[in-house]
Amino acid sequence: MSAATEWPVPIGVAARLSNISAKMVRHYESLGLLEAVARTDSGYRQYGEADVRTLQFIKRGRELGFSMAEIAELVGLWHNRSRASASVKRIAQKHVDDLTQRIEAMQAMQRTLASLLKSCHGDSRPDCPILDDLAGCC
Amino acid sequence: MSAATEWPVPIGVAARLSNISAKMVRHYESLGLLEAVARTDSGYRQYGEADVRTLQFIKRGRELGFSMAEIAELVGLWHNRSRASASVKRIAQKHVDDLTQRIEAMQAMQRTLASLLKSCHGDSRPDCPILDDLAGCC
DNA sequence: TGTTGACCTTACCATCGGGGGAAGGTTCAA
DNA sequence: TTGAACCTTCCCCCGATGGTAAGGTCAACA
Repeated sequence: MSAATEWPVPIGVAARLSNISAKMVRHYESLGLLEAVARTDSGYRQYGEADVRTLQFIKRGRELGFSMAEIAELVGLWHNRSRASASVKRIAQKHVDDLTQRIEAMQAMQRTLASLLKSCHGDSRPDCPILDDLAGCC
Repeated sequence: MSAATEWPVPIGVAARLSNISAKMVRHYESLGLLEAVARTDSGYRQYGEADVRTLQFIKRGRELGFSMAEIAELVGLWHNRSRASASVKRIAQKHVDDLTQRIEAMQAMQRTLASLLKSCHGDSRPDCPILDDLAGCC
């Protein structure tokens, strides 16, 4: 947010400042992730600095892989001064556990595929241990 | 496939034999992943041994994380006796590369989150480095 | 023979995190 | 005044799967 920005800004500017598409900014609003902002007489949305900061918060949450539901909770906690950091930590810990599980599942696939790749000639002949594995061969 | 199975079988049996839901069996057919099978006079699908083996092939492909499009290619190669194992290997290698990228992205999230988790008290106080990071603080 | 329950059929809607585009209104500068 | 760039809402698409509804079929049992 440069010093020269004049507030409030329309959705396109808010989108650029948060590096989120205008499309998704509207979508986040429809999900209740972001409060509905003020409108001009002609119906254009008007974003203040705090709104853009919330969008940046959401963006960072997505970059860390949190789901929309988790981000909704996190935004709520962020805006709540009497929050307990334990609540935040619990959400983050669950997400890390989830990531761990998914990473392990993908690594298991990778290990299997890597060993199949090693034993596949990869030439013009049809015999292929990768297909044999998929066929459950046998 | 036990010795006692009488062929052809209706979709529910084919589904159980391949550990795929009947729903998805129909879906795979609609995607062209599986040839449309014969029908009884009343319209019930009838699956032969080869069809069930193809379903099992698809199932194994999904377990290894291949996309539907990749599995469609693999099924085609599997059924094509004049295939080159290089074609199979290329698909599998691309999938492994893809897995590697996704795993690395998730591990990066995990590292960041792990360090934030370490520095978060996780008690009743509101200060929280996790929220500080999300807020871009600052 | 009739009923019952398990099975099959198609068809439509939901998920999740977006993207694409149409049809139309607004704003601003040349 | 006109044209470009912007904004609005609305609906459809992706991938892989689940759910549910409304209706037809089949087999076994009374």
